[in-house]
Amino acid sequence: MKSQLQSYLNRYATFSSEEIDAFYNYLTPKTFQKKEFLLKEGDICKNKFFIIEGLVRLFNIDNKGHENIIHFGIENWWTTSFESFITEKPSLLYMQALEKTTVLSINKENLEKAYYNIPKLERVFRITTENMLIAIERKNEFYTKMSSKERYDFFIEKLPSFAQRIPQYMIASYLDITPEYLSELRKG
Amino acid sequence: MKSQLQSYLNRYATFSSEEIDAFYNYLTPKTFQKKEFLLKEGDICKNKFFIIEGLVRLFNIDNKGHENIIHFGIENWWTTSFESFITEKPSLLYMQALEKTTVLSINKENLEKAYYNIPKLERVFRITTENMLIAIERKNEFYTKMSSKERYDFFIEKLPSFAQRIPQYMIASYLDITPEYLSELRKG
DNA sequence: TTTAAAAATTAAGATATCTTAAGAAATTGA
DNA sequence: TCAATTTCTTAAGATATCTTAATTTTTAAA
Repeated sequence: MKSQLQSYLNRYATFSSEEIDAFYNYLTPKTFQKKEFLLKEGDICKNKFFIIEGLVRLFNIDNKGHENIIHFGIENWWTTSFESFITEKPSLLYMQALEKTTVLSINKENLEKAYYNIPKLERVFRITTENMLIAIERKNEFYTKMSSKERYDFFIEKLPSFAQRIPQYMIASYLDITPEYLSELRKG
Repeated sequence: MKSQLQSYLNRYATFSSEEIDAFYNYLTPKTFQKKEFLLKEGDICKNKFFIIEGLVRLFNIDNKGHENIIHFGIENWWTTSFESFITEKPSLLYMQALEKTTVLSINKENLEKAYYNIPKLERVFRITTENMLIAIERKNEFYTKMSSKERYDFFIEKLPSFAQRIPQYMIASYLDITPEYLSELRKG
């Protein structure tokens, strides 16, 4: 796990093995079984999770009781409920493992300590946050520009291996389509 | 302008006046007239803009020729086409001043120099990027949860002063509603 | 003050997508 | 291997939102 983290961090800046060790010590490994929740609505999201292996989904439940998937997190991504983590207010979101998932988690206090002791980490998280923002903007853009059918085709074409790991009704949710309508779209 | 920047930066970390000066020297003030473009589709977005005064919109034009406003930028916000700025590829977006707008702009090279010489800036931009991400996530959330009518009412209620600075058809675009339908919604 | 341009409204017809409800298929666990 | 659960499909009727096109109102420019 440490080596996976190391090669991840070295994408963004050069870290000595002492620095890696120091950061690693702030992290706690944890494994979640399939369907287990990393976070539930109402909880304050105290951690950022670095996914070593597995797959999670971040979603909310609207007033009609429907789940809306906001994004998926996979290997080598940091994931959290940003708003809750930063503001320390109850999360509106759920985070759930869709496969058995191993993460390295860090809480806010430790993260602040890590920033303080290893300032280069600010850079890493500045860049990963930017990347996340780009990903979200791309998603938004293809949402506004495409019909349901086009979104689905695009998703399947661009992320075939990813699509295979996720049940169709969750893809529908992610693409903001009802599962019934998606089924119809697939037919003809 | 420098003092405005200074008080902005000091929200996120403590900067000496030498550091402020050093950063300020990397920045170029510029004023755009109403309707002038800060960025056009196809251009590579070479700058981040810190808005001193004024109002801009970031938008794309879809294949039907419709403008889709992604967000507005106002005083004390950094704005850019993230994807283009970071990847150095042609922008899919336009950025246009809706009022006479004064900005401090910084290009990528200078920003990297600034990060290098004043590492605390990594923190500032890490945090501002996080804030931006939260803002986008909130917008997305209220999009998936609300009807057109609800989105409009919410917008007007939460940002009345902001709404007054923007023509209605642009609010419609931002909320992903046609101007005609918004007009209908307002009626009854 | 008048004219031109920009923005907002109206209304009728079209359509993409949802809702509901039921049944079929596939996957998982015992 | 069988039962239980989860996922996917079908279809009919409902509706939110869009399209088009014309008209009115407001704002800006000369």
